[in-house]
Amino acid sequence: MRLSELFFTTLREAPAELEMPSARLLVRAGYIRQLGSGIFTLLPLGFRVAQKIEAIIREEIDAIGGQEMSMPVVHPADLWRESGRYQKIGPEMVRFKDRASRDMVLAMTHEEVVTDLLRDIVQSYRQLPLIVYHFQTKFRDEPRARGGLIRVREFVMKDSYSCDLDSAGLDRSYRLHYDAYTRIFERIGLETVPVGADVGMMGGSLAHEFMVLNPLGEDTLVLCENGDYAENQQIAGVRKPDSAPEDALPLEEVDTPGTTTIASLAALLEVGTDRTAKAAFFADRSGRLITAIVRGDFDVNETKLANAAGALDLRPAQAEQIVAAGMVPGYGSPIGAHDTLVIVDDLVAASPNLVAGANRDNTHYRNVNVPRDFAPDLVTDIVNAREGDTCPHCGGRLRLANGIEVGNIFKLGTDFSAALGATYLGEDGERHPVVMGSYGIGLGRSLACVVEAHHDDKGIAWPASVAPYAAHLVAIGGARDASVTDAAEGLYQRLTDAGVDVLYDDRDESPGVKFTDAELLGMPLILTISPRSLAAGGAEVTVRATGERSIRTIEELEAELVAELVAR
RNA sequence: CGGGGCGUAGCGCAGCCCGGUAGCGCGCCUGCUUUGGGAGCAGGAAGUCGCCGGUUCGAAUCCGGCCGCCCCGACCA
Repeated sequence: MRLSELFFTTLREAPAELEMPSARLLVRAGYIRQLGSGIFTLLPLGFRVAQKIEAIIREEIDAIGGQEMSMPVVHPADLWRESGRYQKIGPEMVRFKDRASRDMVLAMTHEEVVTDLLRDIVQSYRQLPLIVYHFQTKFRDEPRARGGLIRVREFVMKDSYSCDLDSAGLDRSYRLHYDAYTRIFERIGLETVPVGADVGMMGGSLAHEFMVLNPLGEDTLVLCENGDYAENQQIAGVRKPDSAPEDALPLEEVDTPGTTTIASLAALLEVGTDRTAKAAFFADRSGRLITAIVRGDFDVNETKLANAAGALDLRPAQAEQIVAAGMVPGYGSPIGAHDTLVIVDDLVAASPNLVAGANRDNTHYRNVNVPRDFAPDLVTDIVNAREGDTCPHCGGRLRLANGIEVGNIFKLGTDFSAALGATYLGEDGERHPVVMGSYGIGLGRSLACVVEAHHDDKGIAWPASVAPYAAHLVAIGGARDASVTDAAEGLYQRLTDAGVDVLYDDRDESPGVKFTDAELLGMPLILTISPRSLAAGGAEVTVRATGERSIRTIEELEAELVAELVAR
């Protein structure tokens, strides 16, 4: 491709509203353009990268037996009513009516459609197992798009679905995807950490997320220094510290003016935050008040709390509701409370003589003991693992890191097949629900993560596997020296004819512009042909990622690039 | 949805406080010169100042409403 003909432009300065390095570079280099909040166009360069990533994913999913197909983006709402998600999912699903007033939705994911196909097509155990997949647009009306391509509302996902006879089959399909994902991300140049994860709206029993470590990532990961433990903080286990045994002392009221935070309370009473109990108040969608009690040195984990409460989602409770339940925000505890579900962290239950709210302004109790002073509805782990906590596996130190989720794998089980009636007739003559798994990779997000991982202050430095072109050919001084143009045109022609993708900067621009753009665009190799390089014997080859330069004859260069193409 | 910020030419910005002919840099077009690190000179094109309404002789500027975008939080497969 000749740069003079490519539909693109580079920008000296990125649009002010973009902060994420990948978004700034992709816009500046002419790979993407933003149309609206969380809605992007892939320009020809960006589209080529997406296609390269897609091709790698396709190879790997085909290799584990996946059959590619294509499912629609617009679905009848009734299908989603059957699975229950029409009611369960909030406003992030776009709903509308067609001209006949039928309720429709935009696809956020495709479990329902796959399951609908299964109940239509699969009758016998002989038709299983199978893996189907597609690359398709999803629309999720995120409350807040952010980070360029990292969190968008419209995006293409590779989603595959495994359909098995039983859970042993699902285990195999899950493992196949786990290994395929590991290869895929390695091939596209992403270092990922698979972490155990919450199953969220997918339901099912087991899930992993493939995370790219990135300080701007939206997820918090809990990692063991010994490398034997990696989980999303949403579900990460916590080995609780032991508390020294003490006899329960009598409840004692204490004046604590102006101490609505644990920090100020502990400072006033001159005790550690680990001697306090913290109350946090949430409401679920049905309006039920949930009071969470954790030790003052820990934070509430809302995912664990929601799972413990059996709640679909949690929101901070309104002060009026807390007061109506007999508690005082800032000085709250379940002592004397009513009309609330009380969920207590197991560490609180094991810690004697804590300071807790007295449900009166400026007043706390000392020596609160569970269950002597209030009766929990449930005692379980509802706190976040912290930096430096003890690994539940090996006793090593845990560290926290931010990550971006580029892929996920879920064991769905039979939730969808049972709800929609996707069953097969087994060898035993009985009907059984198909056992399903669901596996996603976000294309655009992966693309952005590659840029996050492969760039410098000059621009992008694509890994060869996903670069839109294998090389960027720059001709310098062609206007004065016809031999430069001849050599560059000749090399471009022969490489192109040989099937090597070359981006050829044939524009009438100054050397500075051409070099700067080449570095910004980020092809793995920059080939410079100029009077100087010709005098030195051919073309100058610069490895974009390392800056390493060397001179090759045109023939060597051709042979090398063609050989590399064949190798891939 | 709560908090904060921003909308003026393709991009980056000034002008707004204190109302009076819409500006700067880059980019773009034409010509000449230049050609190994974002060239020089000359000429030129391009803006409903986000939208609607109000105040005023007069609004980019003041007032009200709305819309859009970004950041933090909430939320999130």
